[in-house]
Amino acid sequence: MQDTCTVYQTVKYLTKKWTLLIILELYKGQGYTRRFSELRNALDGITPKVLSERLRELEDEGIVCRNVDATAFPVRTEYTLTESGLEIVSVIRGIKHWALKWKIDNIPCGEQDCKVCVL
Amino acid sequence: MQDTCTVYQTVKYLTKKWTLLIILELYKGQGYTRRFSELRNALDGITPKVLSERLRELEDEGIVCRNVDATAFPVRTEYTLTESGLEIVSVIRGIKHWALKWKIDNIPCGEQDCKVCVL
DNA sequence: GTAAACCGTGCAGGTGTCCTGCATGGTATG
DNA sequence: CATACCATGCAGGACACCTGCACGGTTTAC
Repeated sequence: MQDTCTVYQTVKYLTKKWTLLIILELYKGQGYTRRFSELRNALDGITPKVLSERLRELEDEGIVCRNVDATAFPVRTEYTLTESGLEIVSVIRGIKHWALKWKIDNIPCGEQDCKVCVL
Repeated sequence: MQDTCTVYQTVKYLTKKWTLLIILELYKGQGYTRRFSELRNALDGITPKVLSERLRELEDEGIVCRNVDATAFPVRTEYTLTESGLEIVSVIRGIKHWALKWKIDNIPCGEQDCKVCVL
């Protein structure tokens, strides 16, 4: 089950570092596209390598759509959430509601301004 | 965010080996309790060490309730899903629906009789 | 032609989590 | 004292994941 089950893989996938934050960053910017450098600036501490990796993976998963405008200078690469990506936010929200309801102190996150909890 | 956010921790937690399967096994047996040895038999291949670990963790998370009947011989230890545990199944179901809807072949799992997908 | 702006990728290395397998222990009855 | 049940401890290894740094490719402007 561990290796083949898509449900399991989806959950597992979300736990990779930065994945959730990238999705939520794109969600925040819903409606307008986000460029690679914008994302890099928004996600404090992420290295281009990891950002690149995650975006590829998200694209493979069909969660993120990548658009390259080669006519522009310099090349503009823009990212958006796909429809599937928008819907996975609801799933994440479901998890958050569960945590809010059942975690003793009703504080899902100890961190100030946690992007997930602001969701 | 990675370490302190409860939402993140919840997701991360579910990806541990056997965790999902244990929850679903208890869910299947909803209404009646399950003993340690029953779970061990139901989960093919699990070692007592891991089962024990997971059950402890699930108890700490408030997902599973443990009841020890010390008057019985030998000691009967019984496990049930808590209310919170029952509700997390809905969350898992949400993930499954997402996967069903968006994964190309509409088959969430390649494995026959995957416990998660039967959900 | 060379610098600048943007978008990445490759490699080396380290860390830490997680799993396996096996042995062990504790308790209470018959 | 053997048996049934419920676990736990330790050693060892595998693997995924992250970090840091350097490099590369493209097109315009000067």
